[in-house]
Amino acid sequence: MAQKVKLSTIADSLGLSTATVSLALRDSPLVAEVTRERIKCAARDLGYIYNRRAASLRTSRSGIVGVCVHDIMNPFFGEILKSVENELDRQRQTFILCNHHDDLAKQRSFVDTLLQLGADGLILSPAIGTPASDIRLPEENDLPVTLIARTVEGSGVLGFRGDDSYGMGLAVDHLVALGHRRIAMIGGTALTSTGRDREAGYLAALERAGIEFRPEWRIEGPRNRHSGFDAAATFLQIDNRPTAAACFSDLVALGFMYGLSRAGLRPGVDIAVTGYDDIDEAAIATPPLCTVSNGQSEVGRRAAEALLARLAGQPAADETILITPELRVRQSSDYNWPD
Amino acid sequence: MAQKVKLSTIADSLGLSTATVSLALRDSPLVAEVTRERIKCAARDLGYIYNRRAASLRTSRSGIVGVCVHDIMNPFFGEILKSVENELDRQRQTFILCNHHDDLAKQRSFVDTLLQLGADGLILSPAIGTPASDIRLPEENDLPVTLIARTVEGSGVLGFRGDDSYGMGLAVDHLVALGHRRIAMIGGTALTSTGRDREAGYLAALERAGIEFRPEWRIEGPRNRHSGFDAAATFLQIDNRPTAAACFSDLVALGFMYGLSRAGLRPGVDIAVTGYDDIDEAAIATPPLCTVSNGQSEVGRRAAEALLARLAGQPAADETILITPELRVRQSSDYNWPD
DNA sequence: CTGAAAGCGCTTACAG
DNA sequence: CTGAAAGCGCTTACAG
Repeated sequence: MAQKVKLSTIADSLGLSTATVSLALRDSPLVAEVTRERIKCAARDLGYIYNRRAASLRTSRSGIVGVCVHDIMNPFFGEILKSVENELDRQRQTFILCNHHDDLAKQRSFVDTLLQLGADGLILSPAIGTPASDIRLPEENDLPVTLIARTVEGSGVLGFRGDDSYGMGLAVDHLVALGHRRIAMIGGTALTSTGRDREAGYLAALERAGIEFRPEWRIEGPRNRHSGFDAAATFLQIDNRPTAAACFSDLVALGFMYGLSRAGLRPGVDIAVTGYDDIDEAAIATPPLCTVSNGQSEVGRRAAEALLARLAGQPAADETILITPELRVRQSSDYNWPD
Repeated sequence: MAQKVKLSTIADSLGLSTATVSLALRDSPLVAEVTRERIKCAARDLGYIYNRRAASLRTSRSGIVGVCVHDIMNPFFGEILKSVENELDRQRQTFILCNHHDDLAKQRSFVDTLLQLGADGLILSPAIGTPASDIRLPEENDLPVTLIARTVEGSGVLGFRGDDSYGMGLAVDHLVALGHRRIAMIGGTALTSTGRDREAGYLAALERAGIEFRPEWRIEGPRNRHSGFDAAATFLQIDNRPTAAACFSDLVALGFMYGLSRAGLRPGVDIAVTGYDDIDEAAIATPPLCTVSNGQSEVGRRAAEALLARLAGQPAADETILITPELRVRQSSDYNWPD
């Protein structure tokens, strides 16, 4: 590799100063049109590579936004990430991604890295057990935070998520309307706001329907496809088995349906099943999955917008914005009532 | 937020020089034990945040490794990423992730960003159509590249991937052994090494079995769950319909099986199906998916190891390492032969 | 419209 | 074992 090309290399080659070159490359109107063109040509010819570390050290703006969620492979986050990426791209911000897998230490080390890199902002779905102080730390060090999907009490920052309690209510109301009186809820944990709110929505819907909740109907824990699969075995052993299962997420529901099939039962025929999120796969699954659309692309877009607005100088807000979910009725909630 | 704490803040507070503080924080034996401890305490108390941009500008080492693949949500990459992450974590390297979605412009802009940030290395699954020069550019600018999953002719860098031709042969041989003589191949594209090699493996297996290939058996294109689903409709219209389908990937196979079910056929009973990758979901699917394990965690681990070795000064190698895949027989390849 | 000079916060020879 | 000083490659007032 040749000697490294820097601003001064270009400046020297044209007999200009680095100041002029720097301004020209960033399209400053202070530099004469002709000069600007000559400079840009030279930069291209010399294979100049802009050194962002140097620039960022000087300006204390890095153009980096961190995004940290528990599982980037979950299609639910996929959609959020896609819309976050769209917004950030538009503002020429680089986004760097982290998977914390609900591991607090991992989340902390990522936040540390962002601080060390002088990142401009953080979009975070906080790991289970995140204390408010873990969110105030970056805020106090000039790293603005926007929460998505989950929120943290007392964090004092803006958050965007679906109205989980209302959404779960939609699913359970639907099952009740179809005639079900014994309805289980599969998956989720009280350790996250999502889990708590969806469970609250489930319990409230039972109460609205005048159904008395039975503890064995609530199978806590599963949050991915595999544990949804395992939960089917547990479900099938419930005394006076429920005729319907409202699942914490589509992934859990899809795994749960695999589990039912494995046990020789037909989801949507022998057991009614609902999911949550309306991921792409829901519509093509066997049977098509009845679910609740969670507005994930709106969550992603608005979180990114809000963060960019703060970078542009808007003051911080301490508020949680709830996106209203919608029921998507599909065959998995059908059920053959015994005559 | 208070005034920013930097090395000199600590130095001043203790009446030392920044040189000593810098050395102490990085555990240099040059600094006396006692002094080191005093410095570390002070750093903690003052809430010091290490400025990596400044350090990196000085040392021209950033501690950043870029990882860029076409689809981070594909579970196949999930496993690769997990093992890459493990290796890099161990060396305290930060990894930043990019989804190029097979968009060359996007891939280029990510490589640019890495160059600007002074990244130490890049692990890349090259986008469709990546010219060798796009890989030599970073190499020539001190950004070593290691390829995964796909390779590029003439790129001159180290690559790790499964032996796709051999692996697809395993699947098709298995179908042949079960008695199938009309076998389709669903998905993949000749635009990637993976697609070309798996197709070659399919064709070679047919030839080994003395089966004459018919063009209508080859449904090119699908590379995700949704297009696998759509391909089922196409498949079902093939004249003298095949009794088995070897799919390009597990995602394609799982979508394809959904598509068969939607059309009222039973995958694994009416049509034998195989996948490729052996993702987690394969074992719990309905029916369990017969597939080829692709050694993805080995690919990820070895690619990361190789990159780290280069960062440690080892010379570049121009070689493609093939990991040997293994067949995983499961029920989706069963088939009810008409008596 | 262009240039000379200072400074962002580190690390690294070098000196003592 | 510790300190003074230069320099990484930019950008930004300031001067002309």
